[in-house]
Amino acid sequence: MLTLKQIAENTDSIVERLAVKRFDARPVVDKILALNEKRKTILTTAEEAKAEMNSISKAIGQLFKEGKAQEANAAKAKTVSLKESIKNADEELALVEAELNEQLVSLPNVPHESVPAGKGEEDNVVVKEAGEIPVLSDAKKPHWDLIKQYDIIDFELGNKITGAGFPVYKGKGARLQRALINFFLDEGEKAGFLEVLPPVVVNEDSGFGTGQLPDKEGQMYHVTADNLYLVPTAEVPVTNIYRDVIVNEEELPIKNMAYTPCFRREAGSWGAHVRGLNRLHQFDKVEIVQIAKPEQSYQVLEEMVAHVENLVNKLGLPYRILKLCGGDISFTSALTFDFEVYSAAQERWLEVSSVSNFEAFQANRLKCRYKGKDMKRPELVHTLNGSALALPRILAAILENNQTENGIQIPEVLQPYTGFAVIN
RNA sequence: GGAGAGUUGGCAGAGUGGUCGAAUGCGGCGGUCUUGAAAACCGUUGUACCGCGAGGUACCGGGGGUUCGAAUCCCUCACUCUCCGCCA
Repeated sequence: MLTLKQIAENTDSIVERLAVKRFDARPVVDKILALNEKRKTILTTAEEAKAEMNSISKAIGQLFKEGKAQEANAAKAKTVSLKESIKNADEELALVEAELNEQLVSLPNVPHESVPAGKGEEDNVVVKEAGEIPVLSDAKKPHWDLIKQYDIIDFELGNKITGAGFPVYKGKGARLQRALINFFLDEGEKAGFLEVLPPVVVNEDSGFGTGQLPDKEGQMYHVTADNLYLVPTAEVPVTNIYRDVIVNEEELPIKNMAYTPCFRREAGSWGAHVRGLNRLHQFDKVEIVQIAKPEQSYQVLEEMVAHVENLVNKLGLPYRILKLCGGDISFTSALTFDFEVYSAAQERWLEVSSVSNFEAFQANRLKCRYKGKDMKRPELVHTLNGSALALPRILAAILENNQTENGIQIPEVLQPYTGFAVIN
């Protein structure tokens, strides 16, 4: 959520930049500014009435103390109409504020100046491509065949227990999951991230804080009996650690990471592109989160991109980094880099990570601010996060790219974690 | 699940209808003293909104109510703790 101050001070540039996200902000922004003026007017009226009420009340107290009960009771009579007008003003104010808030929440984050215009994923800009795409024999198989052949992931079993998109990992498949998680966490620790293990269900406030609510509740599994949501990403519980918090300037940047299972309803998409591990309702992911000072957040973003790059490099996967265009970048993000790895049997790029700077957009919802010695008042932090990494598509690429006649070769960095070098 | 007790500023903790944004202690910040530090002493110390400013308004877990006036009384929800039950 953008702040009123941002909107009032940079109205034109916000409208201009949001056009890059293909969002026509002008009517919303105009409405917000008008509502804010209305709000101020009503607020002033209400506060003046309250000030008068307070002073009368104080005087009545004094009169009672002095034993002038009659005068006190006379003063009480004056409060009747005042009370009525306070009530009216407060009610009107609540309406205007609700409307204002609704408008504010509907406005997407302003994309960074470097975000290119574009309609959708086809307009994303490849900023780097690296690694070697393996040349496989004609006998190459997509991962959904490989997992059956080696019996390491069982979708039918998941169907039986839960439903589509909830696979059961078995034997070396399960072990490989655990290996990847530990590898990612160890690398994260080396890079200075503090590991946290948060709850995987969150309340409504947390969902609002990171921007999943109110509009995107369809993405999340909702436990209606307790009004809790299954996390679609560890971003939600980890970032919400800092909800309603004022952190010391010296503590920034804060670097956290968490492994969690992630749950996504993702209804409505079918076909070859979502086969096998390409899209699941439950999957594992290690997420990195940073809380930074505004002036350092873009440097932090680069660091995070470098960290993710280091991971895919070590796994020996061919990858490319994309800068998302305005049409593809998320509602909450100011700048996002996606990582894709090449899956050599499907012969397509798979998104495995998304690293974003949200600037103050989430922080404003979270009310996460920082204060330094020389600062008169606290200011909003910038929040960032990225997958480091999401497992299923990494697994798909590893299985497909490393398949041989004799089985699937495990990347060397993972072997200390798996305890085996080949799946056969 | 049953019974009871709580929720106050960064922390601890007082405050049961008016002068309470809130005592006191700790912590933090500034200073005196000191070669420096500690101790001691003095001062200072929340957040948001409105206003050019003076100043004003709101916030004592959330929401609602009683009252001229609520941290204080009532209702309701959430959470925490203690005991009992159940249980990995």
